[in-house]
Amino acid sequence: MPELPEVETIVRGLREVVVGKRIERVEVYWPRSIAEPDPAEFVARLEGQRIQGLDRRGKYVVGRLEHGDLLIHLRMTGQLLVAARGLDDDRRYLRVALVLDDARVHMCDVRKLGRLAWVPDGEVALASLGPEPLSAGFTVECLAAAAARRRVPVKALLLDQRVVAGIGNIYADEALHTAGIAPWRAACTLSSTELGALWGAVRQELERAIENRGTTLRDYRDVTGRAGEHREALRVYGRAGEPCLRCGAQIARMVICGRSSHYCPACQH
DNA sequence: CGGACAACCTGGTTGC
DNA sequence: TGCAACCAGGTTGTCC
Repeated sequence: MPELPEVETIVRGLREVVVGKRIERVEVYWPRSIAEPDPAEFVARLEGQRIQGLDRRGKYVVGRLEHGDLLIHLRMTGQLLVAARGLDDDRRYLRVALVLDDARVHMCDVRKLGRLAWVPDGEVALASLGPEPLSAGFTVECLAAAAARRRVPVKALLLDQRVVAGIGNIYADEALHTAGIAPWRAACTLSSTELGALWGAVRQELERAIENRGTTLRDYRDVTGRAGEHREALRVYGRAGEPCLRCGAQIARMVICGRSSHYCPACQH
């Protein structure tokens, strides 16, 4: 569920709680939440290590450890919640707990799709990810290069984490609406003007969503359990049948590359 | 390479 | 009310 703005909000909240702290103990309640290495080795790799930094890369949370990196991907319903020691919150969906010197970090996940991993080098493990959309590494030129000769729908291009990292279904739809581009358009048919508009729209949408601390449709929460406020700022996602805020036409919904896609039939071409 | 689809999971919503 | 079908923000792997 969490896309770039949600993960960014989580990392900002978690950073002040965990950086400089030592992982005293790791509790694994759902072993399949551990992607690699096997759960026992994962626990052994983490216990006793100090967390030296916390970053986001695409939709991944990256914990910089003294030896290796901790990677967390929350997929659809994963949450990272900070619980004070001894506090007994709802632990029905608790999958993995990191017990720090003075706090507990809970990875809770209804659908059990989220994953944690310990890797020797996070940069290497995430090398296939494309540039960060809000960094200088993401340029119109690299978007154009990715679009060239590709007949896939432009929406599929935005969702391809190798092209640009961190965009999911919500912000792909929002950016395409802002740019006035229909989601089914073959990527290679976009003009340089359209590519420029899309590039700008992607960055603008993500920045706005970060300012609003992410979008909560149902499950997303920040590390304190608080919902994001960006839902009411969405222009197309989840608004099928409602009027387009730009032209008044009815927002439509169709399936593109297996994902529900929301768009305005009148002002997206 | 691209596209379709299943798998991984549970729970909320919808329709009969 | 009961129950089955369907749907969901993501990623990965398989098959054609």
